Amino acid sequence: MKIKESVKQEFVKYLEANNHRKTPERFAVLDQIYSMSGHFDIEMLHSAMQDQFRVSLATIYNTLELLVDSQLVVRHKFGVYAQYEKAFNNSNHYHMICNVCGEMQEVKEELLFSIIKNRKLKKFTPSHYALYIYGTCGKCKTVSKKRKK
Amino acid sequence: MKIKESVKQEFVKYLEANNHRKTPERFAVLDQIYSMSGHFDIEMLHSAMQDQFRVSLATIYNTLELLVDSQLVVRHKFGVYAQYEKAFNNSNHYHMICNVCGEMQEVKEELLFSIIKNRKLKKFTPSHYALYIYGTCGKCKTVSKKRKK
DNA sequence: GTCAGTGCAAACTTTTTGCAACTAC
DNA sequence: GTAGTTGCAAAAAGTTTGCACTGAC
Repeated sequence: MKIKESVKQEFVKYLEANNHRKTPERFAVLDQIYSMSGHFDIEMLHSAMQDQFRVSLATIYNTLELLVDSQLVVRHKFGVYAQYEKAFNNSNHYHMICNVCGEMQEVKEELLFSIIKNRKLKKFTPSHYALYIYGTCGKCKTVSKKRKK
Repeated sequence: MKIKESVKQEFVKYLEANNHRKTPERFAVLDQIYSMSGHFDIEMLHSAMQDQFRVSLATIYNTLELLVDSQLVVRHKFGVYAQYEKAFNNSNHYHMICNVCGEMQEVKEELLFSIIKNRKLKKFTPSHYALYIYGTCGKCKTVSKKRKK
């Protein structure tokens, strides 16, 4: 897999630039993340790693911090706990979040983000963008209609 | 103050529509929120209310839930805890959040949100939008330059 | 009078931290 | 060898919950 290799390279670059050690745990976490699809949270990542390369929760938190800092992973905060997603080779999209059931859908979107990117933000160097649209999803709308009847 | 009255009216409408009681605590929370400027968190709100009308944390959480549901208040999740802001008569803006110091700046923006609003989102009824731009703010850039020297 | 709402504290959940053991360099 | 990392468990921080009391309707 080309992407995994590129990401690992990027991570090595980041670790070296910041005088962090290249521990097997860190690469195992990165590898696991880029083996999964879509969003994930710490709990998912931790339990997914139980079989192959067991890593403690503390280390996962630590590694995720580095990955977010190195811009290989993006952190979201929708509900009670943090959610993450791959940042490398992951096309721009926004998130629609249902106020009722909390479900989240990704929607591809290039135009909007290119507009945003061309904005001049004085003194601020952007690293990534997140657009959330809150509302009611189709399923929950149907349910509430039925309830009101 | 006109706005406070309008908001209260809206809240009454919402409470009645949903068979909730119109308790003094709820109006005190709403009033406090619309007396403050900018973003706030539960802790700030709670301590700001200590003097005039003391309300328990549990009630503040409860009331905020109702206010978010009634779309009079918007909930954000930047860092460890939830942040809130007024939603009524609060013009569209995005948020620039510094990855280093965590500071948040509001930037007014009408065009972008009008583009988003005109999007057709099949089966999804939007209630509000949040655009976050993560990056490094001017202050932190300066600091890190100095450090690297 | 009734039951939704409140205050309080305890419980819960997610994340952070302290510390001894370990290991990348 | 030595400091940065890890794992574990304890602690912290934010939020939710259980329960008795109160007050809006």
